Amino acid sequence: MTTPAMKIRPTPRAEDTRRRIYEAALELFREKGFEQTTMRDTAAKAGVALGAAYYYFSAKEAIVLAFYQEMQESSHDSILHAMAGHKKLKDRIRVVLEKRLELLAPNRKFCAALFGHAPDATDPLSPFSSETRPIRERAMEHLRVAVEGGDVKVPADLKQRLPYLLWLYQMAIILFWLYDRSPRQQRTQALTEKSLGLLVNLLRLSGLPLMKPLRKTMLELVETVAL
Amino acid sequence: MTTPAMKIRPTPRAEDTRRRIYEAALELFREKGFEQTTMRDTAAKAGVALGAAYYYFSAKEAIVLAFYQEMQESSHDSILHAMAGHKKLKDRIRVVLEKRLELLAPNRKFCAALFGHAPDATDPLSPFSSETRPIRERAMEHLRVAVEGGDVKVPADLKQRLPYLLWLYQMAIILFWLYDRSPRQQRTQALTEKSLGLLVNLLRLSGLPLMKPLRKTMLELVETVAL
DNA sequence: GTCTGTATTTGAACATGTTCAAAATATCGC
DNA sequence: GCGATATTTTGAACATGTTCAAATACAGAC
Repeated sequence: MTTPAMKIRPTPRAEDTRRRIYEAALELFREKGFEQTTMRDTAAKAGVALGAAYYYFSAKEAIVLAFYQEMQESSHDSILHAMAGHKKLKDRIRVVLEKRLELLAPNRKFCAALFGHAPDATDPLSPFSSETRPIRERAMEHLRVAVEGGDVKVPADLKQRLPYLLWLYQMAIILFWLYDRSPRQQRTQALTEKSLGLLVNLLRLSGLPLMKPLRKTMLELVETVAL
Repeated sequence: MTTPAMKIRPTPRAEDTRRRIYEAALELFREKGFEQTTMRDTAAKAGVALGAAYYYFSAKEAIVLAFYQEMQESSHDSILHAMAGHKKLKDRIRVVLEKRLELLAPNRKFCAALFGHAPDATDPLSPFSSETRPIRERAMEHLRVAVEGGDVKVPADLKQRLPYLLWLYQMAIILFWLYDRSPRQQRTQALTEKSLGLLVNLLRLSGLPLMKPLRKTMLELVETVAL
């Protein structure tokens, strides 16, 4: 019997097959887009039967999720490293956003597929689901570090929730970017620059004693939604 | 030849068939949910062939859209009327939200189907598409009136964009509500109450001369996104 | 090497949204 | 009423995501 931890040994051969399917799929997604690529295409290109694709991926979208996950993992160090060179909070957050988008960029067109399931936290593929929690926490960690080493003093109560809030902010930017059809996604750049300025200014203001009641209300609001 | 305006005469009989399909669908959606209801079910219940359903509705989701549209139309007067009794901006906006949710309530479960297409403004079913513009403008009109007759003085530059911003706010609340599994959607109620308070306070503050630069930045941000 | 159970692979079958050409029906000018 | 044209209706065909029972390959015990 397998332990509750499950998935003890994926055979090397199995791992290889999975990889082949995964890479065939990504290539096709890039070429023809997510919707245009059928699971049969993918299986054929990978040289396996249709069923095999489903043995390794619970659904078509799960392949995209795997990509997103891998991308996230591989970016971890490079993001932390890139951030190290900056002191200003604005720059630090910008670095996180830029790196993320840069890595997503070659596959921009099809990542949108994931957002279809987004609002339903029950769906395993939702960014809010418990299944995707590890990915989410990784991303939040980046943002926590960004604030930690930045030049803006944030009140303790807000600081605690800030990674989550910034993660939401990041998701919003990514969502906008995915559907941004302006050349070279210039609108996203503009949006990022402007919103970052606003964001950092608000964080600065949030420290003023005058702002305490407003901050409290806002945090209560977050608790109501986030719980 | 038909004029460019198209769709000159839907025969009474045709209108009847459409209605039968529409109503069969809604009933099934309510009973079994959107995903569980097949177009074949709907056609069967309406006593027509499968193809007929597609003659009248371009897609399964289009039926939901039709419902949303009808709901919106029928609510127009009742919303304006209900608002007339209130002077405080907070109450006026609350009335709009409450009425909307109240009307949506019997069909809460399946309205979520519409939000799958939401982010892609190209998709005719997206709330941001040009096809859904009339619905959107109706909703914005309610919110414009709400502000117009309220007790909060809003600077002109902000006022102009406010209906759109409030519409976004309304959409967010609806989205949250659709997926709110708490008993009687209490969390939505809490969210509405808290966020409304915050919102109105922010609008009050927005008038202070001190806030002008912040307001400007925020509005620029909106322009960047909304264009 | 053979046996046994597990992991992997297969491909047919299924469900369902959607399309479409053909059939049926209604409408209109005469 | 008749023929022509436009509208409505039909149901079969299609495409594709997904499931699943059966077949196959494999690893380890003996």
